[in-house]
Amino acid sequence: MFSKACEYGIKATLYIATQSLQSDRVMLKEIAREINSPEAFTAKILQQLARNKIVDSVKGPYGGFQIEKKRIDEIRLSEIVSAIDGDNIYRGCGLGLDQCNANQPCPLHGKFVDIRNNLRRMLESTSLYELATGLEVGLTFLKREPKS
Amino acid sequence: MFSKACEYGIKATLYIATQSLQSDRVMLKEIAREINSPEAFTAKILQQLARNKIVDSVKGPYGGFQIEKKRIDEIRLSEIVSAIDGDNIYRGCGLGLDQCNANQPCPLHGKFVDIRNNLRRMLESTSLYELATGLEVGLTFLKREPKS
DNA sequence: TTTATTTCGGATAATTTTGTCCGAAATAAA
DNA sequence: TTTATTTCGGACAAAATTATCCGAAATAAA
Repeated sequence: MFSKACEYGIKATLYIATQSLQSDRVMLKEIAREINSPEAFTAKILQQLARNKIVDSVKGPYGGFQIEKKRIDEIRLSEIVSAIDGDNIYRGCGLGLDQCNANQPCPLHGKFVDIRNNLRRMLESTSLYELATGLEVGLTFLKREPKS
Repeated sequence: MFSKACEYGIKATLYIATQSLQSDRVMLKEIAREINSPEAFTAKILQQLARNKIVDSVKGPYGGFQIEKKRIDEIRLSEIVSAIDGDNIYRGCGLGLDQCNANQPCPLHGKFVDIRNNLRRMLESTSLYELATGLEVGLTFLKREPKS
């Protein structure tokens, strides 16, 4: 569905969001640990997100990543996905035809319309805030919880 | 969504189905031409489909690929997808967690339940026959039609 | 039997995705 | 100013996916 990079990107952004809600800036190392992702690869993805103004980055000691509180409520999942994977997931043809529309549809076109629309609507309507709150109260998880 | 291999696999199977409905066996070369796919790569995918009993293959002159007429109505898209990509698309976690369920959900789990279920239901309920008929009457296409 | 044809199967190559390494740049504190 | 810390950016490496090549096996017809 999503690329590995995109999965890491969503998880990283969500972790940053939860900490930013508590006014905490977080470092790469901590992010990678908390979402269980390869550090260097995650760094690349965070750069991409920073360039796309989805997260803010600060260099140097006490630096790290953060998201402006106001923005947490504004940023949608679709922005993260588009920044990393593009919008092919919910706009492209299910069979990979570059020309596939109601006029000249692939055999799956009609079958995919609803599924893609649902996916698009979900991504475009879901905010970071909505997902971050579930994380904060321990209702949802970004990695397998270590068995105690 | 699907891998390139899976896209080719679906298209190839559908083309074979349309021809099998008219009792015609088709060769690799023709299939690749008609679905606009790389020939050698398509051969590999057809082998995989043959091993999974989704298509029948016959070697030698007048050989090629076919699907038993009765089977065309039975074979579901989900069988093709599973044979090539596995069932991770509609069973796996949207964020790639290996343990993600109602008990210990990722932040997207709830949001994905409907989308994945729709996808799964669609793939499991759609038969080759249903899709092949649209192709036969020229209502749908497996490749961009050459502009006349 | 010989020949031509077609899929099968293994090796190999190209491309994309995933992942690592390391020096440069920025920045905060001593 | 110097040092320590942290992200940035480019090069590089590994793995997965996509794609090609070619001889072997099967088979139909001459």
